[in-house]
Amino acid sequence: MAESGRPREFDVDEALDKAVEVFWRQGYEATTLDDLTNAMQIARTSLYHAFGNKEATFRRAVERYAQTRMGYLDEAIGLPTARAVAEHYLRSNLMAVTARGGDPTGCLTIQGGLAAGAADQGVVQFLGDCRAGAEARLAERFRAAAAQGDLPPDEQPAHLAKYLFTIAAGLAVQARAGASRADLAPVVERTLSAFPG
Amino acid sequence: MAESGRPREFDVDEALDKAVEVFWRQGYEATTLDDLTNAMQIARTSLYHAFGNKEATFRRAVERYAQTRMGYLDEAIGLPTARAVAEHYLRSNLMAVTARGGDPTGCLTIQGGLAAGAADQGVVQFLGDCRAGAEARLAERFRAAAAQGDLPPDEQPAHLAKYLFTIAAGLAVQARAGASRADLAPVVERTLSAFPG
DNA sequence: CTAGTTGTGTACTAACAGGAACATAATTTG
DNA sequence: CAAATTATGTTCCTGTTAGTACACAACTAG
Repeated sequence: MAESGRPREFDVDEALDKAVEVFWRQGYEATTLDDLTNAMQIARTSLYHAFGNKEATFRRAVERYAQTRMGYLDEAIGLPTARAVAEHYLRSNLMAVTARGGDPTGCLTIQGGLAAGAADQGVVQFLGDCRAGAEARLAERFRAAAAQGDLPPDEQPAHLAKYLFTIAAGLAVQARAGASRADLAPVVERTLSAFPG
Repeated sequence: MAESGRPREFDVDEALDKAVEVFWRQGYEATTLDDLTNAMQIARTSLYHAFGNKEATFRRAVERYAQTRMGYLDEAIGLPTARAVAEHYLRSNLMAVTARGGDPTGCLTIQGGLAAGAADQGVVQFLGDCRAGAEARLAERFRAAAAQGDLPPDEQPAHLAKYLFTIAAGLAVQARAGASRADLAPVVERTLSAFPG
């Protein structure tokens, strides 16, 4: 079933990749529609037509970010032991948040908007939900590990997930402020030293 | 030496406390001058006269925040052992960033501005410098501990400071998103379990 | 070809932002 | 009292913001 009407002249995913970069670097509120349309190389009308408005564009960008930049979470969850999950998750997170190529440092879901005015509380909430969802997936994985006897019986899966996620958030903040991979690697390793296994 | 001229009709510190609360809740960019003047109960002209402009007001507010809300860092540094420093710092940080009275959650120096547009990079840099300064004071304290034989010889003071500071930043992010003291206390204790002593 | 549908480009708008002008009020110093 | 100094209140200004109106272009279906 082919679509009728004039065909779109840009690639949605490519445009979203550009939007991701701008939002990642500047956060939601500081990013103007002109910033977006310049980076995405499309006209304002096209953006509104394709995505709806600024907030909807942001949500799509975050979705794209999760797909293209946080694959290591799925990789980690797929590993056979809780210990391997934790190691892969945290070490990959360190790689992802520290300087790599031309990408901004830090994490879009954190610096995108931790605080905002009344008008943009939806964005703050949305980002919080995104992070909570990822943490919940990690917790679920550790719950399965506990059920298999892959974790000491006195360890609570949710606590382990929150532990790793909290440190990951801290790494993102540090990386955003300029901390290097070498600065933060000892933090990762020390964190893992307190993880069972 | 008394001051000449019309006396100020508001208390600078009280006004700054109100500014702290607004900036803490909304971040730098999302806070408008009207938000500030409404909260501080002063006219726009008075704000400009007393503080200079929005950014200068923010810097004064952060200074005030450090004085009134981060006293636990000094307390921690004054304790006799590196271990006690770490415990007091991290446990107090947890209290400070989680819900207490009517205060916002999280940490002003983090959610105040992790990312911004080109015009406000100075604020992002300033907040990063504030955090780096606090981390450096912790590192200095651990350096003294190492010199006294209060830390294992293979431990690097700067690594320990970065470790604690990274987790503190993570706690602030989690608390901002709604995590409670009970949720995060196990993270604090696990973090401390990997700290020497 | 005609009608319907969808994408694009130009120009606009209404609201709001940070900041400044300027007159006025309240104090100290002489 | 007069002069100097500092604080306040009203008003305005200029740039910028997200979002929209409307004409036009490019495609499909009949």
